[in-house]
Amino acid sequence: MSSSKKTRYLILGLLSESPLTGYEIKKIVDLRFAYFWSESYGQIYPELNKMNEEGVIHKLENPESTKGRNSYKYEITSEGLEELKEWLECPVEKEVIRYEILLKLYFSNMGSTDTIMEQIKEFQMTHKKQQHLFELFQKDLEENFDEHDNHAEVLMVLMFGQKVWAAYDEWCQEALKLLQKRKELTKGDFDEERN
Amino acid sequence: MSSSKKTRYLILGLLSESPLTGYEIKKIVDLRFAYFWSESYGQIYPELNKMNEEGVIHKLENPESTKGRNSYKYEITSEGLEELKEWLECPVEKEVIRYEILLKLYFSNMGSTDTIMEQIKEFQMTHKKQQHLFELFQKDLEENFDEHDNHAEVLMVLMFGQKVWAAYDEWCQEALKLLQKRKELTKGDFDEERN
DNA sequence: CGGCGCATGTAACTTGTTACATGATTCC
DNA sequence: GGAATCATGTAACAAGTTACATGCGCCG
Repeated sequence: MSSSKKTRYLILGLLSESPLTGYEIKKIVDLRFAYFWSESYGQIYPELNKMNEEGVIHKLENPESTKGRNSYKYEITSEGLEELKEWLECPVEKEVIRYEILLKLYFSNMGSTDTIMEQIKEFQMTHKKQQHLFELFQKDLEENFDEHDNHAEVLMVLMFGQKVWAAYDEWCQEALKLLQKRKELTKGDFDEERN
Repeated sequence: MSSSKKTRYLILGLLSESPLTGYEIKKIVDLRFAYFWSESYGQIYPELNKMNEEGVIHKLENPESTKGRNSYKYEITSEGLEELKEWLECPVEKEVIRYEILLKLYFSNMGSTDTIMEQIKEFQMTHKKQQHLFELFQKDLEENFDEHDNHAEVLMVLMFGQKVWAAYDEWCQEALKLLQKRKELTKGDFDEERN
């Protein structure tokens, strides 16, 4: 009976730093949290309204909204801060991960070796791009030391990504090596069969 | 417009090896796939019936069902095999992982250092248990070489878990070291304030 | 004047979890 | 007799995605 509500706590966490619009929340998640989090507008906006009604955040007319259509800033209330702190004390829920690449690899003897190799290469490239972003972000953080009060935490979160993504890359290399070897062996078998 | 249907492909994949009951499918996922996959009965049973109606699998009275209540074996059809092969050819969908531990760490300056350290230790222990299982499973595989025809694939999937879980462990160690350091510094600050 | 960025929001849908109901057999 | 294991299934709910509707201002 652990009440998940992850979107809610993400919002509370971000608003504990500064008031934001729904749009800004989405942007922050996409730019800075992308490798370990995701949210869609379909979750954010209804949750913001719900939270406003419940009094954990306050909806305010956005004074900066000169351009574009009307917009709203959300501000955390003391009730909201309380709820955030309670959540921080709760045990972490086990993450559920479903790696489609592993499922495909597991059953890849039903398909072609070339296909699964291409898919692993694609996986490797996608994650390599992210690794590059990690480096840029880390440099930026190190150069602008002290800019965030949660600087140390941000660096630790980044370090997680760097280590795990490096493990992904290593695995891709080794798996591709093994598959290449098998491919060559299989080719040999065919040659034998032909003779 | 990529049609996910991951449960469906998991079922097709498993049934491509041998006919199984819904209960057996769940057990295999829990025992052998647990670190990279999960399914619940609420997904498995309705999907099995749907797939049977669509003709990609066949529902059969289980001849082994001497004990317990009546049970059914499901067998893949040629249409099902075709669908499995089509899926194997499709590009892999990007996995979305939400690491609650990272979200909590990110906002942990709102809570206590001790709490987040405990949570990281818990994360570390949980994953260490899994690492132990990886080792046992690998030994078993190496001793019973050739028992599965997809032996090589299973080993590669296992290797993924080993590498990624090792990265988790390394990260936990380093993060705990950094947090410990910060804790000692903060304690120093308090001491100064007190004077 | 058309596209892009800012900005909010909903409806329909898919996906996944949880709790519950049912029921037979085996083992203590 | 009661717990554990085998075994199937559903209903209610929670979570999450996608596509769409709306609309202003700016820039070229």
